[in-house]
Amino acid sequence: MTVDLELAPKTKRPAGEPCCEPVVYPDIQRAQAERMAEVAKALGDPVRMQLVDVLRKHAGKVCVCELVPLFDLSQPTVSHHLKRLRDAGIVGSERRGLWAYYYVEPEALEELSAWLI
Amino acid sequence: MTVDLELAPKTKRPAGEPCCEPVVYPDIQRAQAERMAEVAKALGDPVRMQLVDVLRKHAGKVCVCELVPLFDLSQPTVSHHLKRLRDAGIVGSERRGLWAYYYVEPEALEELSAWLI
DNA sequence: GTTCCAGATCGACAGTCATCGATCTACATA
DNA sequence: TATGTAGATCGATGACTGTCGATCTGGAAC
Repeated sequence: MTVDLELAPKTKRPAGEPCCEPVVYPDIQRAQAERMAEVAKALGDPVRMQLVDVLRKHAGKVCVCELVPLFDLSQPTVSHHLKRLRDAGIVGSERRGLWAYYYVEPEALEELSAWLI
Repeated sequence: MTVDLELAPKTKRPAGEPCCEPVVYPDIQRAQAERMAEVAKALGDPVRMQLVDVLRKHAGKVCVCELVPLFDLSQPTVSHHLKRLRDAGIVGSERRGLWAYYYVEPEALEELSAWLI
């Protein structure tokens, strides 16, 4: 439903009558918006956005020991951000011996990107 | 620079030598990632994501009095979210008499969407 | 076994944010 | 003028989050 400015709320209106037609917003769209907000929230930190960017620009999987020196942050902090990205389904991880490798799971980013268009 | 897992850190390495080649990450990309994080952060709330969704689905501009009843939230809270979206450049607003109309500024969303692909 | 190391988790702290009621600001009408 | 109304702003509060040092986990090498 589009809003016609010519039918915009009148200054004087009968008591009890709403000033405008209520906007309809189906639950299905609401649920989808909430999922997209979850992904956006995970991306809504400069460090995490840079982590995703670095991981994207690498074809394969990147060792955590390469990621930590990129930031002026402690290792637990970087680990915390990686966990948040993983919880949102944006990245995946794989352990090999002592090392952990992270990689982008493209689906979540593609979903959000498509949603924004 | 891609990471070659065959060249991944060796378990035994000379003391003082880093475990892997440092990843290069130019400042320009860092700055862009920070801007994208700003937009994503503004979208990283279910209420704000739904507000953007509703505004997008309306061709014209939507009166605030239509937006407030969509949520189980007070009018100041909805106003607060609209302000956050405006500060991030995602929506614009226009006053007409007593009423305020909001609309999507597509550039920020398009920029983020393009970045994610 | 012991020792060492990469990375994850824990606990605490400070800063930010979502939310609200109350108030303020414009504007319209009488 | 005074009154009423839509929306923005203020102040307070509780919840969440980014950050750190300290600790834990589990492989690897000895």
